[in-house]
Amino acid sequence: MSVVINLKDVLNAQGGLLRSPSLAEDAAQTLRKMILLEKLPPGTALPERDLSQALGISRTPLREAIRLLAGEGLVQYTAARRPLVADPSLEEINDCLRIQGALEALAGELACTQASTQQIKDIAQINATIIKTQGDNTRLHAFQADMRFHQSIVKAAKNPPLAETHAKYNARLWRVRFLSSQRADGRESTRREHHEIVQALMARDAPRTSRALKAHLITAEKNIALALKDRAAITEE
Amino acid sequence: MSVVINLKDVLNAQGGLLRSPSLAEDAAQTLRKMILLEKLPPGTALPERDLSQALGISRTPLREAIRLLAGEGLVQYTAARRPLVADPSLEEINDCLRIQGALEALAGELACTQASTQQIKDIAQINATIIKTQGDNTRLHAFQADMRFHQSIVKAAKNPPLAETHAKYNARLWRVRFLSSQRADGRESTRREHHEIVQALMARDAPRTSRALKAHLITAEKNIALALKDRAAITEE
DNA sequence: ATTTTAATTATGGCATACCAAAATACAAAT
DNA sequence: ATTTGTATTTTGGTATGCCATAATTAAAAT
Repeated sequence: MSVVINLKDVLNAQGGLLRSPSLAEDAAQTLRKMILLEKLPPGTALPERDLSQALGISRTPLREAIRLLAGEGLVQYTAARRPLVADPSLEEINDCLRIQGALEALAGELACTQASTQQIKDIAQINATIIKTQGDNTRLHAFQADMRFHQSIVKAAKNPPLAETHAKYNARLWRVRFLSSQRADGRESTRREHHEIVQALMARDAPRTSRALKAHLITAEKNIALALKDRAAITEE
Repeated sequence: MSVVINLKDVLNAQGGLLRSPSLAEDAAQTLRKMILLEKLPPGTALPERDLSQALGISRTPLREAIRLLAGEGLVQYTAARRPLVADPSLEEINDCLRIQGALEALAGELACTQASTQQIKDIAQINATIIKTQGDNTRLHAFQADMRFHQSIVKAAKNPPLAETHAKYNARLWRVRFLSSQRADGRESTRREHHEIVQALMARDAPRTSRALKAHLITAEKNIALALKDRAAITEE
């Protein structure tokens, strides 16, 4: 038997970590970032030819990328099937936040029975990091830490489809959540609510964890509404 | 002004009801049915060339159809990116059922405040139909009525993204739910639980509705586990 | 000047061809 | 007979071209 086993196969078997992404996936990631950072503002048309040329690929993978984003709710189609950057109303955002709340509440419940003690420690650790970086001027880091906090709870629930759906709504809400995270107001209530979530998890108290996460999402809803109002005022000037 | 206004535009504006589906969407629907009716059993390979030829279309739209089904969880990819009919484990099915439970519980809560009285009447009506057709030998009808029952509750919540996500999990679970609906056992508990759901909705009691729907999904989980065990026994013979 | 209508252009849907990588079949060696 | 190495075939990824329809512009009619 050959000692030099097939390295590529071994690595591929380990969850496809090195499987080089397709052009479509690359393009999707690029467009996702551009949409979320508002390089492509809501309502922008996404013509296949122009975009594919701009990204240096052909229409086929670009088209596939757009379909991916449409599946995530980041792209919508007009009646004439022309793709646009999605422009969700406040109402639609709130609809999504309620769903996200229900998903996270479920995740919290499941985590109470499914999570390893290490995972719960990790969650607490991430939250500690958030508090520490509170004062930093780089709000992006704090925001990303917040995302990690929620994701780690979902991960601890050990329910892959749940993690997947949660990730989709996260992508869909990323832009407005980032926007609202810029505001200084909600910061104190966020800190308090995160603390309660961690406490509930450490106690492995499922109903309490569920309640805490739901409450946290309702707060997020309020903050987002305020942030969007602020922003509208600024834009009007 | 011309009296003969553009008919097509008018109809398209009304929610695109007549927008002829693309070949990809047609193919997706065809494949969905074949998967759910087990014409394409779990684990079946879905090579693009063969399938596109069989459906009389080119690879491009067929490929798109497969991506659509992958987004719904009906198709998975191997490490080498070869698409297969998804073959969910009992564990994964239960994961999905828990999510569906959380989604329906949320829908029930929202319906308590959002639904019109007419909508609640309709829900009760659909349930009445289910009870009436209880004795029919055509179990497919009863099953479809059950689907409509749950869908009408979600619709009454008036949260489009919720309806969309719920529909996806429905598609994903259709096969096993159909399987379990063939069993005579759970029928009585289903009847009782549906009644409780309707009562809770009519009382517009959100927590009660939520509880009732969650309980209903847990029952479904049990029944599906039994149905799959039965089936495994039959297949082995 | 406004509205209609016709011509032009832009765009998404689809088919097809080619390529690289993976799977398979096959031959040779032990 | 089993394994190893090689050729062949299969398959998904990508680029490209054509087509029908929608959007836009230009021209014409009122």
